[in-house]
Amino acid sequence: MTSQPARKTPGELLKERGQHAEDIVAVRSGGRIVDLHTPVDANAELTPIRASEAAGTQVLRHSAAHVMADAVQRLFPGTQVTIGPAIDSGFYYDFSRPDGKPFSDADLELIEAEMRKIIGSKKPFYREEVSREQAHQLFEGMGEKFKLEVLDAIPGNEAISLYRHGSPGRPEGTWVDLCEGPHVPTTGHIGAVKLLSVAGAYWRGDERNPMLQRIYGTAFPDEKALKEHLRLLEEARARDHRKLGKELELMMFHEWAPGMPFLLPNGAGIYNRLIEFVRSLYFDYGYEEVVTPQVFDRRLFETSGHIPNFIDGLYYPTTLELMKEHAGKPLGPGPADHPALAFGLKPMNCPSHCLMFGQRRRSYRELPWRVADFGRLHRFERAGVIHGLARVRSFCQDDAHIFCTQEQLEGETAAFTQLLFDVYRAFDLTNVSVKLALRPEKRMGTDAEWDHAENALERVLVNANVPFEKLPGEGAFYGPKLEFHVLDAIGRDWQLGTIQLDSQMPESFGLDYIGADGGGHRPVMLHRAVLGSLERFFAIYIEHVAGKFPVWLAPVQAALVTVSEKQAEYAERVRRELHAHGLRVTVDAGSDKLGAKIRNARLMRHPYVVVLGEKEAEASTVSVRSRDAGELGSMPLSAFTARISAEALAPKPGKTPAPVSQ
RNA sequence: GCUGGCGUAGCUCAACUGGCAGAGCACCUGUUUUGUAAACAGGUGGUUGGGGGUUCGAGUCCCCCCGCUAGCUCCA
Repeated sequence: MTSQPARKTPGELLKERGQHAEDIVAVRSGGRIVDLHTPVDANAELTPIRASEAAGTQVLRHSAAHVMADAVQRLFPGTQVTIGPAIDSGFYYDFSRPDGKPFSDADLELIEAEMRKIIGSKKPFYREEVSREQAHQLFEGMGEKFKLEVLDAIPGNEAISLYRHGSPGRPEGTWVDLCEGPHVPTTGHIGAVKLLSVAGAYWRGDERNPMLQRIYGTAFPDEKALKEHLRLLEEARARDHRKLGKELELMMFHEWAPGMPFLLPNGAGIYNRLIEFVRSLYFDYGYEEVVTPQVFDRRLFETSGHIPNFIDGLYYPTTLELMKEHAGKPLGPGPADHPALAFGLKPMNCPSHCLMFGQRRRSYRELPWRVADFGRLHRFERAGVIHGLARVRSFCQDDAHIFCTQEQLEGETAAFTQLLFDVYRAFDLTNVSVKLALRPEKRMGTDAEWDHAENALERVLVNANVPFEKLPGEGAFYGPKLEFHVLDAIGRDWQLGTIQLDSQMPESFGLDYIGADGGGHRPVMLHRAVLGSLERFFAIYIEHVAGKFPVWLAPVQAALVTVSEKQAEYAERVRRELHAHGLRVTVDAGSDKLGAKIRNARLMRHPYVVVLGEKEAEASTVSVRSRDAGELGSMPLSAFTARISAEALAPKPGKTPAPVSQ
């Protein structure tokens, strides 16, 4: 290796410039992140990156992945390494074990302990550039066939770099990996690490490839930051909607209907109030609601163009008559072409709405026509992807389709965006970001049509001054879309709303309307949902509020508890009074002690616990304890009724300010 | 669908290498009549997810299903 006098390492330069600090893990120079030990121009401009910055933490995690791979190969000789990147919340490394066995939790502890030794030794990382041949020889000699594949995939014009870190106890004294870098100055800069889980993962993410063993871990500059992260993970577990759904009796599942939730009275109440809320906004925004069939002749989905893309996702209800009639007949070219499978359970509402649009001659005066549908949908999701309420096989969306003219497109998209922000604010989801998903590889329509559609959506965002990010290849097969993402109370990102522009389906159904010119014109169709799947939104919302539903949604708004059984009569009077105001109330007048009754009510996260004892009965008062505001003391029943009635109203959104990205 | 893990009372979980299926909570009954997060006693409750096999003997070992779960892949 040659050293040129005009080049120095950033580490040296920072010292010369008086900028040196222990927690600097790399520098930004000319738009690139560089190690402290990789030489740069002696007069280069350098911005130090500290371990606690996002970019610095990523560098540190990538280094932690190397240290983990080192530890694994020490403890499990013969294990091959593949790739090991930093990810949002930590890092992972995929391994191939000669015996194909997975790592156990006990193994993770051993590996973590070994990592601590390597980190404690504070040995340097350094970069080395080699020729393709040298790299090839090196990894071939080590028997690392996955690394050879990675090497072969690196474009010919790119430099090949290796990273080594000092690895005490190894005969060669270092551990080496094919890697672009950058890395922290020494293993000691890694700070705090924790290995979290092990899981199978396909080589290169392709399910036809061999399954590798992936170990997930996370790393932070110090123990405090790690502890905070682990606390958040714990918090997420505590909020898990499947756990809360069971505890609060919101829903249940049964193996005779896998992936299909049963909403118990508590859950069904919330679910229906969500629908009612959206419905009330539909009135304000000029939507009309329809009811459509559940089972369709498959020709509907053939016409809509869904069959080739969707065939695996359909449920096929059939009849004894059909089965008898077609018993023993061969399958057609597609597995679902069997005549006994003539009917499908609808997986989406749009084709029904197209049939409705085409039912009679339409005029341009009727447009835009906004058709809302809370129809139940069924999709045969693969067994491994089902997850509580968040991913189910039977669900409903706050779905609507807008048939409009090209000219109305922008106004409709803007109005929808407004509606969407009204709804999100009502659910206290205020951190929203917008993405524009562009044409996927598998798609219908010509490139010219896609150009037109993509430009239209982009124009809406630009005109409305909404910040957005483009997602190439993420659009639906029939058109581009906007995605609306929110951050929940513990910082997780969820996609909720979407609006998708579609000129394919009106084409497929031959839809047209008579324009002012007396001629026929094809309408544009907008597929749009604010909350998306209501089941999934319910899951997200349960976790967002940690089961503490606001009064307007809560299954029980006030739990009345008596001090002794003697107040049963007064409790019944209070219950009737609140019930007459349309409030949802339970009474616990049993023989438990007061403390136990309060505990039970709090575990159910009811917004109010109302204590009724001798004093209250005599004075016609109630002693109120608020879930969110604490002890409110004694008040006349009428005062409590007024207070809770005001909170029990569904939010009535005004105009929500223009969307803001975080 | 793939790779691991798991499935025991309504819930949360025990049951050493194969050897009498248990606890707490919930529920029911009784006692207690309670003042802001768990009163006391007794009782009911199980073909250990389903089917097959090995064995004198299976919750435990083997095989096949089903479901759940962590990820991977997928999410039109």
